[in-house]
Amino acid sequence: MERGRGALGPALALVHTGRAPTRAVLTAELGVTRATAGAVAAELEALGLIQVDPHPIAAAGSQGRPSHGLSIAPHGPVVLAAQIHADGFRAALVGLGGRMVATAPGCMTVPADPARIIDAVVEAGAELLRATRRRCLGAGLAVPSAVAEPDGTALNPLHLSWPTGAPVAELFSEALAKSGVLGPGGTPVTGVAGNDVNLAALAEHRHGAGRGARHLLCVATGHRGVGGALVVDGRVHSGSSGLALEVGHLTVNPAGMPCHCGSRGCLDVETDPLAFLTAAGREPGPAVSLLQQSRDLLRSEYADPTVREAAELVVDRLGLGLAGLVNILNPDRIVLGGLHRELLEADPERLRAVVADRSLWGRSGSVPILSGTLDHNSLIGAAEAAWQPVLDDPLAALG
Amino acid sequence: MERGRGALGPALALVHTGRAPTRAVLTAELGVTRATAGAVAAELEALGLIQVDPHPIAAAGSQGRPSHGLSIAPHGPVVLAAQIHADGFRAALVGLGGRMVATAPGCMTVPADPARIIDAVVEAGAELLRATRRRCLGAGLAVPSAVAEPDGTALNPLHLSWPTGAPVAELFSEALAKSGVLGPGGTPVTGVAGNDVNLAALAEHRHGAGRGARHLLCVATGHRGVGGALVVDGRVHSGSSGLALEVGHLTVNPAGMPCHCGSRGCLDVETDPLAFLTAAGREPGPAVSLLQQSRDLLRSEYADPTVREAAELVVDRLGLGLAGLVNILNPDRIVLGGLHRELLEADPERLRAVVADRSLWGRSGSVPILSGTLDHNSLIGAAEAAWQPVLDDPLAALG
DNA sequence: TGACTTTGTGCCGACGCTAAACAAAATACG
DNA sequence: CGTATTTTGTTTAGCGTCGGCACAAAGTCA
Repeated sequence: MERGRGALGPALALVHTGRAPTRAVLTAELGVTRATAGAVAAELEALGLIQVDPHPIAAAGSQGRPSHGLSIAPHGPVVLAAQIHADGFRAALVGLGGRMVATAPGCMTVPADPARIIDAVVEAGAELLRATRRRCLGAGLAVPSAVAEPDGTALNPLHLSWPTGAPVAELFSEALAKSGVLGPGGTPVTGVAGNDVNLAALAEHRHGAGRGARHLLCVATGHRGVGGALVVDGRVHSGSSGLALEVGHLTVNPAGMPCHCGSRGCLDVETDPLAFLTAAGREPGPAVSLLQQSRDLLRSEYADPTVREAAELVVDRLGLGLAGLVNILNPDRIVLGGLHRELLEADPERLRAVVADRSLWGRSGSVPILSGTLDHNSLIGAAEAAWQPVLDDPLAALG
Repeated sequence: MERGRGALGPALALVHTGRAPTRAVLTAELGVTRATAGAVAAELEALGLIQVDPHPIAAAGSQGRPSHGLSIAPHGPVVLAAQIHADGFRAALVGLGGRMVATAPGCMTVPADPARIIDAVVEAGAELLRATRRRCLGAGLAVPSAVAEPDGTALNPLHLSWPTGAPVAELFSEALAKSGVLGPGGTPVTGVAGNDVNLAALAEHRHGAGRGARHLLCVATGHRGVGGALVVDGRVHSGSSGLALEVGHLTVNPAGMPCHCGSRGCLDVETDPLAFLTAAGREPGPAVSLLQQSRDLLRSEYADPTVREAAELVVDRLGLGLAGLVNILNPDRIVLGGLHRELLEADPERLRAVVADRSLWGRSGSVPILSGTLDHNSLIGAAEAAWQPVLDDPLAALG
């Protein structure tokens, strides 16, 4: 009777990621008949998730009846996305398609009690929901720490001075309930928490520089240490318990600086912002974040040989680490974030050459290395994680 | 009308891996009704793949009507499995359930022309097929080299003195056609080729020490160099082009021996049989393989402090490498093969302690490290790869 | 022996899709 | 400018697959 139930999720995912601009394309991408695709589109429209343009699209040069355009419903439901980082937090409402509907930055020295800042960020999000009167279907939180699955505890929130094992997912859900963020069934929205780089990778894969990659490797450094993430066939590869891609302790300089892990010359201590500032002979100041200081130095004083050589040193070390990861993971694309992105942009060829030279199969087919293209990609990624149940089964998620 | 078509593949996989000993268990595992499970079992029996015991199984202690046992059809179809290694080759016929039906070892110095040995190994397999008159549904070949996907070329057949890029999958299929190995449609069987450690990992996951693991990491060393493989949710994680898990060039000894990759102290040159023999002060002889020499030394002279210390040195280096892999891949089980397996069995606690100590989350939950349990696991793995189309869709593969 | 528990089977209906015919909306071409 | 062509959307019929249910079968327990 009701047609197009099984394909509902895949169809929404296609529109969500912009791979189904029209119903005709949707039909082809789903591999179903026009009848089914039409029913699917109608159902998604009835659910208030997408919009089928009433007037057909002016087809460019092709003959035949033009197809109706598909787009995300402009006033459809949203998810609450949140990010906690070294300098504070940010809350936002994000619709399908990765579009930020409303945002509220919150500057705040992160307290040692994770519950306090999570309460604050959720309250900021709840305020946005009250102001915009949007329906909320989920919530996602990005934290700068490994997050163990399936319990959702933060294992190494080093620069947040949180206790190890803080139950961030649970705290997030409790805060959502306390703030009265209700989902479709009238029940409180449950929140998911994830590592910020994992979520950034997910966002870049869906809406950014990682679109279309089958095995996307992301590496980024923001404040201290280096984070990695792998997205395989559209899903974050988080290992058996969420702790995969802890790439910071690959050896990239055997004679290098000692690391708290017990080894020397780890990627963490050789390529993060502090390492760059130190290599350039600069004393890090307390005013702005280490990333900002590094970025400023790189952009304004790259002509200075000391700065340039420091950058090249860090690029060489990063290249070694990336080559090691390429050997183990064999990605078909690499996207860099944070300071690593800046370093790539300062001298793209050097990094690509090092990676190609030091990866085993680099010569037979080198891996494209790109910059992340999304602003707030961890935040968008948190939204993606929150959308996931809806993308998997829209009917079940909407009630 | 015909019930249980969609579940045919999953059901066969359950019987194949021994997870569905009875129809009742099959019903539960598939999550379908008894009616559907019954139809599925009947269909698989009609296809000649499995056997439904006519008389029910004596249920141990439980009441209720006893269920009928399910088992692999004893005279059902087979696949042709082949393995090429440093000392020669081996061909076999393997039925479902990983049971070797017939085998033919072939000792032969591996010629520089891959076509010649592939022809020989296929001819040995074809002879087995003629002798046993079994129906052949596929063919798989394990080679000690990375195999690029999807074209099936061998990229680093170092100790085979083959040219880089040898099209082994193509040569294999051509040899099968030439030898008259015909599949169900009367057309020649097409062969799949894979890296031996990847295939061994697959075999261990389905029938050996890796059963039940969701993220299984296998590391093994046979002759020269070290191979790795990751099986995620029952599938080999081979990266975007089949070249993943090239683990041999992780740095495990910064001051170590130079490696052809340009670095020093790689896992390859620090933990393979040659490294062990060298560390023990033994000159490798030409008579038997390096693995055999190492194994003999380890088993017969472990009381000798020189040998013991060499073993401990290699174990420590291996532990560092495994810890690095644990940090990146977060497996829930590790299975070792070749000399690494022997080293684990010589002193299990030492290796486990090193890995737990040097992996970031080792203390919160250490990864079980086990020995491979299958004889000829690469060969069985080659069979698994050959069975895959049948396991995915029995009707299509047999029709 | 009879109650109970668990497994296997036959029948019906619901669900979700394909197929096919038809209608609609554009371009191409004489 | 009208007709053919192409491509898209819709309607209807039908079919394949599975769940639900009732009943039968085969054992254990008291």
